[in-house]
Amino acid sequence: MSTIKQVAARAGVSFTTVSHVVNRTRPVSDAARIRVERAIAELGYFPSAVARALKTSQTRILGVIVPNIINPFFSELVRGIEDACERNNYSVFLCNGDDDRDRQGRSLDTLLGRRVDGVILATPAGPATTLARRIAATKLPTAIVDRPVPGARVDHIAIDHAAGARLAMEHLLELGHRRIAHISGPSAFEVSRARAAGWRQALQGAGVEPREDWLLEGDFLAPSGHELARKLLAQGEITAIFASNDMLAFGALRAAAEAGWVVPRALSVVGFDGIEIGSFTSPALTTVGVPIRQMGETAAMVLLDRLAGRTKRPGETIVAPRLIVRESTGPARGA
Amino acid sequence: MSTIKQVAARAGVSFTTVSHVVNRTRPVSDAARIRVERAIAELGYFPSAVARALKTSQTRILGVIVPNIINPFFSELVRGIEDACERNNYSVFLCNGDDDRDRQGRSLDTLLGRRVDGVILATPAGPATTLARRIAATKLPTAIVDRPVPGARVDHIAIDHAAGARLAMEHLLELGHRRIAHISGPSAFEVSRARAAGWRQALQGAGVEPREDWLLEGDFLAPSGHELARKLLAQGEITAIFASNDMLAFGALRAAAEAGWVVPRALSVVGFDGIEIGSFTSPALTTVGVPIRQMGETAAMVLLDRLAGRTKRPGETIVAPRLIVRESTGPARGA
DNA sequence: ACGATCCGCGCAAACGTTTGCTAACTTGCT
DNA sequence: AGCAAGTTAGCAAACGTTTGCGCGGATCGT
Repeated sequence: MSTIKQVAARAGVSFTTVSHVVNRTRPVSDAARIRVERAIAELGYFPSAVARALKTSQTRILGVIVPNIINPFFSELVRGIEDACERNNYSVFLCNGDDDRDRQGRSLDTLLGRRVDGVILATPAGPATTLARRIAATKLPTAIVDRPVPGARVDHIAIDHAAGARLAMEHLLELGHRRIAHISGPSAFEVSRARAAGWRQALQGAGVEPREDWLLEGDFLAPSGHELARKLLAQGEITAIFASNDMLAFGALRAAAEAGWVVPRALSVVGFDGIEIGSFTSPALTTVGVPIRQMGETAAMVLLDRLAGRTKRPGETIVAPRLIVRESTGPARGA
Repeated sequence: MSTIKQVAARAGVSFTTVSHVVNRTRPVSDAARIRVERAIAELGYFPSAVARALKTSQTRILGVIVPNIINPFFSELVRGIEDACERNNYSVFLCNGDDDRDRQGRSLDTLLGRRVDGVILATPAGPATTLARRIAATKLPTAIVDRPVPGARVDHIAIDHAAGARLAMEHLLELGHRRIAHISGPSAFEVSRARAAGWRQALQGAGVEPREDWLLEGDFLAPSGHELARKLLAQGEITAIFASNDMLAFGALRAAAEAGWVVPRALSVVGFDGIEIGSFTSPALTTVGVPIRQMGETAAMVLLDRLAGRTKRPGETIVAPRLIVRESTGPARGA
């Protein structure tokens, strides 16, 4: 890679001038500018972001820690973040926390060492609290996606889980369902607890006492939805399942198909998240849609605003989910 | 962030010594080392990867350009890359090329400016050739995933598309299918052409003349699979669809369900890629499975080996796909 | 014609590291 | 006792930028 000095030598000017040409940071005569530009083109010069970062002590990099990029929820989120960064000449450092406390810690170490300008934390796991605390200690500007961190002075982009769960449950109740099971995510995650609480409250609001064997705890992945739904179906009583995310719902749909329960005639299923593929399964999945990509963009923008000094105090952005009725829900059997 | 000098001051040694303690690059007395380590802990010091990169002119960063991280194929690939990098203390710069020529170019500019040590190019688009040429011009170590770049002196990790297509077609032929349609990806992509060629050859090998209205060109996304399959089904003749990837296949499955064609009784569908979700749809998708994540790891390892000087000449790694028979295929109707 | 003003540009320090060179002190040998 | 060898650790240059400071020459007003 060529350097600014090589460009300067070739253009017959000082490297100061080259710098100013590149950054348009003070007027340069046309003659000089043209020579410099030609030299840059001939050498294929790109300013070193490394040297620049060292000098200006900002890297224009945002670090992103997600549990697992394979999960469509997080890949959509990352996409949103990436888009917003791209538009603002920022780059993204991606770290997979891997649902693993140690690895998340190491990711943070890396990001700290890389001197990223800010971090977006999207790990819903318990350990994130530790992470958040560490980040707070370093005063690194941070945005947290979808997990409350009590007392932390960071920006927070949250989903209104309670409202989402209510949407799903009201839909089911209106269709006449009463014996509604819930497959939750790990109860260690606040998300899971909030959605489960929504399930419980809605049931009680309808005068139905939620039975504890209607609540099964999964891990947000399709296989666990599959296995848990099988158990639920074996009981034989329930008419609907509210799954804590779409992957669990897919697993449940699969279990229903295997057990010969026709959806939605014999069983209704509602998911949560609204990942794209849900509209292409058969039956298409009724779900509580969250504008995931947009959340990613928002998280990035909020952080970028803070970095640019456009905001002072940490804020909370709450995004409201909306019900997407497709084909996996219908009137309760016998209703 | 604290610097090496602050640590040195606190420990009462020169910053040279701190550097040597951190890097274990020359012996340091126990007394000094302990003081330095304590100072590091107290200050929460992390060496600046930025300064380090400037000095040593290697960043320990790999740039990755993918068209779209939302596509499960690429998110699995990225996951593999990320894992391999993590194990080798490398970081990953993620760029979404967005199926957009300009943006891919800009991504490369960014990566060049960031002085990444190497690039993994996974954009299957035509423009990649241009990219690859530019990269070749800069002598930046590069690994290309799944697209042939004739004449480029870069590492290449390829899928044996022809073999994969053959697997799918043989399966269908054995089940008695003869009127087999193909939904391809954009013909601008080599991948698409290779898979389509496999379809054509297999058909001819079985003594069936492939009709051109059995071949429809999609864009690797579910909506286009959906629409194209609808047209195919309207013709009414075909008994099976070989889709060029799983997303197209999902779209096709969806179209079949909407048109009342029961899969696999009335129609068989085979996908390509073997993304995880395919085993949770109903019917579960028969597909040609590719070890995507492993390909990502391989791509990263090959590149890392080159960077470490462990390999000299660019190599080609070919990964063989295998057939995963699930539920979306069955005997041809009337067979 | 002469000082004031302005324009264009170069010099050099600094950012936080790594690393070759060298100095001081200790130890061991004769 | 004196010197060689070994051990420990500091000095300073360099990596490729940005940026404050200042200097020379052209332009302008009177």
